[in-house]
Amino acid sequence: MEERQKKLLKEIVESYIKTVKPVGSKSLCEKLNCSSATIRNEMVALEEMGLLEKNHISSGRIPSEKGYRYYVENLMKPKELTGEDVLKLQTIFSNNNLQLSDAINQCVEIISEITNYTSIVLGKKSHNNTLRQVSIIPLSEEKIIAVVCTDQGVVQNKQFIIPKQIRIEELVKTSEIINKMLLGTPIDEVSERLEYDIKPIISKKIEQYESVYHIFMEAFQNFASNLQENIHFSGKHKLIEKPEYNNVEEIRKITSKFEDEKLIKKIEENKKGINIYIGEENEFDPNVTVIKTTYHYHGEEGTIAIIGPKRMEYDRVVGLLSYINENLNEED
Amino acid sequence: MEERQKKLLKEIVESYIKTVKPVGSKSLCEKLNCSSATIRNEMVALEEMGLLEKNHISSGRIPSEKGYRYYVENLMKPKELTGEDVLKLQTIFSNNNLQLSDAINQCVEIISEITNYTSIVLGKKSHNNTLRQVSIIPLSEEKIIAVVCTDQGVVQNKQFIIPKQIRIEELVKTSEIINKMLLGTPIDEVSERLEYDIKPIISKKIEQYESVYHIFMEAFQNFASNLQENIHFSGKHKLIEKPEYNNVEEIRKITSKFEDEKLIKKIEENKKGINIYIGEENEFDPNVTVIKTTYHYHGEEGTIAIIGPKRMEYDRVVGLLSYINENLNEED
DNA sequence: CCTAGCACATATTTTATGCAAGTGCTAATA
DNA sequence: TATTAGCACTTGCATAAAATATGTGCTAGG
Repeated sequence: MEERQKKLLKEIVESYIKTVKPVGSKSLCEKLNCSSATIRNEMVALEEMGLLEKNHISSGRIPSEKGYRYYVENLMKPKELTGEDVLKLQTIFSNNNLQLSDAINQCVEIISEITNYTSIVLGKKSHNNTLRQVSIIPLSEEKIIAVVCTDQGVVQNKQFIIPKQIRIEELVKTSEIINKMLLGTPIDEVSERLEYDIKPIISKKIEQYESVYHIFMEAFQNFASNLQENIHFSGKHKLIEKPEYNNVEEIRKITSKFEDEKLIKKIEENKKGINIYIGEENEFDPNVTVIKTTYHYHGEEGTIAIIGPKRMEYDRVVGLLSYINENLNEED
Repeated sequence: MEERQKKLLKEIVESYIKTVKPVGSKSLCEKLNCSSATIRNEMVALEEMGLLEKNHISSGRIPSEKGYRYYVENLMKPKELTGEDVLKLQTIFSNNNLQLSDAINQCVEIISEITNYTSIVLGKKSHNNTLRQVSIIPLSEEKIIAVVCTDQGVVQNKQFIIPKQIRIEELVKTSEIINKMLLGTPIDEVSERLEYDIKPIISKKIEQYESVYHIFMEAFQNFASNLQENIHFSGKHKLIEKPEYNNVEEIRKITSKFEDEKLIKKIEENKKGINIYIGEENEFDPNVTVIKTTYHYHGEEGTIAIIGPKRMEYDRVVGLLSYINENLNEED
């Protein structure tokens, strides 16, 4: 592709990102230093390559998805964060009083605020967690609570109504055995070891061992199933306030997608680095662009995603997410 | 107000609720058993009382807010739940495996599903909770986690980086003292008793008692401040899918109100029973009706609110919320 | 290879027109 | 006196027609 064509594409993409209006040949004469007719000829070339599109036969050009992709990969230069924005983010990262998940949630609030796009965290406790301790706390004659804590400080609890034949001391005793034997076991292997290592032991020492076993089993399975839970949104309205959402149907469609938890969960990313999915490339909605990055930090991991129109300000968002990506990943 | 006028108002309100179309005199002839002219005369009377309104000089009538209020207070009869709906709700209430807050969240999902309106829970742990146990779990040399559990089974935790001069045994010892002395203390009095009862004791037994005291203080205060947190939405899109939201501006306005946490928190209710706020009567948005009820159950309390257009199906919603209100309130 | 100029295409906005729904008022009726 | 029939009038809505603006494609000449 010729230099002038690259420059032309860049100008068109950036103009469209700013104004949301199809770009006419005349408006680019000055920038490209040639007449509108020349630009029109080049536009035809770019259109034949599939990088530009027209709304109708005599309108200005808008970038195609392929055009955006070319722009993102070859023409765009990520923008550095402003000092002010860095400051805002640092305030959060360095606040030790926040639980990590709160910190990340707040982080997304800020992302949404400074980019003016919708952002999402899909967080889960990391599979790297290992068992630190399980405790049984009796609440009444027949009610107990089981609290599971991992080495990374993730705590979860579950209540149980216990059958009359189980004595609470048996539960406590079992919890002590588990704590001794399974300390440091990766949290997603605990269920298995419960069955193969613990069950045989308690079967000798405890009368109602089957029921007791089931309670702990359930407690740990509950823990595992809660791993995936946390979804946090920020700035849902930012997207639908973009001028491309100027009709009711479109807004309703996207709003109800935001409500669809299954769909949101699909946003989860597993590739490292900054990943850009333009229009049809993403599973969420063909009219938006989703830019994602992952984090691994203090025993939690997850995806941070920014959702905006296809004419997203790629340079700013990539700059911002790169910064976050660097700050929220620790080496294994 | 005359009988016929009451009947007329009732018919108009119910027709408008169903069809969202201004109600003309002709369409009511059969129901009221008289001519359209008579109805028009009565309509003028109702309009003069402020119960009806017109969109423009020659349109049909729609109920005013005052009209809805009169309807709600005098003309409406709450609808019984269908057996199917009762079943759905009972399944949740009687599922002992669910944490209460999950149960209530699920309950709202169902409310939203069967009413087709947006619903919200504003939940908090009840102030009635008393301290059951606080435990210190060491995670590493310098990191511990404090887990607080109440008699109602509410569990919360907070991580601390501890200063080098504090020994973990001191923390554990203090936690034992607290557990012995403050067992059964109402959770919102714990901080106070920590200062007046516990501090003097540990000051004699423990070297770094000031720092130790502060850690527990923070843990309990963190607990207290988390009391108000839980907000759960369901069916946000249901409201904006109603035909009255047929323009982009209106939808954007309401969507961004849903994002405004401060505003949402104002929805919290403190009156008992079922409370209806029509249009200007509610603080959330003058174009909607909010119907609320409160719950007090198993150590948690909060507000359940249903948000719909002013032409809400009052009879169904009131019926549903009454049922929920009866099932989710235990006497003190 | 670039550019000026012109015919043509489409969207957008404005204006005109006819139809449907429903009211208010008056005069007649039971 | 309460009810009704009839009619003039108002407004909203849908559709069509006209005017305007923007921008293209193509041809011919520099």
